[in-house]
Amino acid sequence: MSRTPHHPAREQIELPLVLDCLSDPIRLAIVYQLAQQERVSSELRCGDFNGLAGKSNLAYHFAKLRESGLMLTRVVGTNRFMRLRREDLEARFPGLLDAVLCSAAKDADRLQLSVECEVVEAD
Amino acid sequence: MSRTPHHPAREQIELPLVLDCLSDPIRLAIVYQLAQQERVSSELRCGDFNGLAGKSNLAYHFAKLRESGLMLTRVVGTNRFMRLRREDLEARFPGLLDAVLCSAAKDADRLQLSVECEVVEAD
DNA sequence: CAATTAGTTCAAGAACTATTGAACATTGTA
DNA sequence: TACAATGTTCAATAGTTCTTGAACTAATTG
Repeated sequence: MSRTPHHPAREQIELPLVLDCLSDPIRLAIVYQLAQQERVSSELRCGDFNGLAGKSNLAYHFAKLRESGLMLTRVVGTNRFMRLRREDLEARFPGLLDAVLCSAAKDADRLQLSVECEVVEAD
Repeated sequence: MSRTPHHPAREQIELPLVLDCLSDPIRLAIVYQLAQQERVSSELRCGDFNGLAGKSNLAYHFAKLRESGLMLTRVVGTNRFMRLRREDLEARFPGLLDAVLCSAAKDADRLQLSVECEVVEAD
């Protein structure tokens, strides 16, 4: 297992790949949860998403999110900490991430997304 | 063949479906071309997209775009005129369509999109 | 060192997507 | 009425995506 998984450079982030990533309900839920976590300035571990799907299925979706350039994975011990690549996304696709997140928030019920007050607090 | 194809109501337009539609390069090119055509206040016919794919393949993508709520098809004689459902999309997902279109415009080369001056003029 | 924890990778299967060409339907026109 | 033009629908196929469980790796803990 390589220590740090591969991430594309900013300029390698492709619009179709990003949109495809966001079009999957599980991945959209992951991104949405990461976005809420941003507000308390902290990252989330893989395990924080166990409610969304099984472990190996989550690992599959994490890989897609990493490879599309949507999120960054930082390895610390046996944990992987993840956060959105907001600056890179904003530079490549201005306004896109926020438009998707706001649209998702409007449909939180329909999309079965965690509501705002369920943000995981930082340690 | 039914006279007017089915279109979802505004409130039935789903975010994941819309994003999935936009994540396909051919469909993104169609939407992009429709958006450029908006600027001269006119619609496009199916045949105007013949450069993007074969006829039956295009019909497949047109159906997806219609069923996702991204575009509207109007039948006139043997022709089908199409346009973006901009108002409905703006109401459901504010800023999303423009963010995608601007992002696509930035990557027009990479995405092999027609450039702005190739807008088809209205009759 | 053995056991535990955290997460990935692999293989297999089910389901879905895109693409193609042939057949079809509908309208307009000679 | 025949013929051409515009698109759709159907069937087949190739390829992709999602999901699952089992096996695995790597770091931590007793």
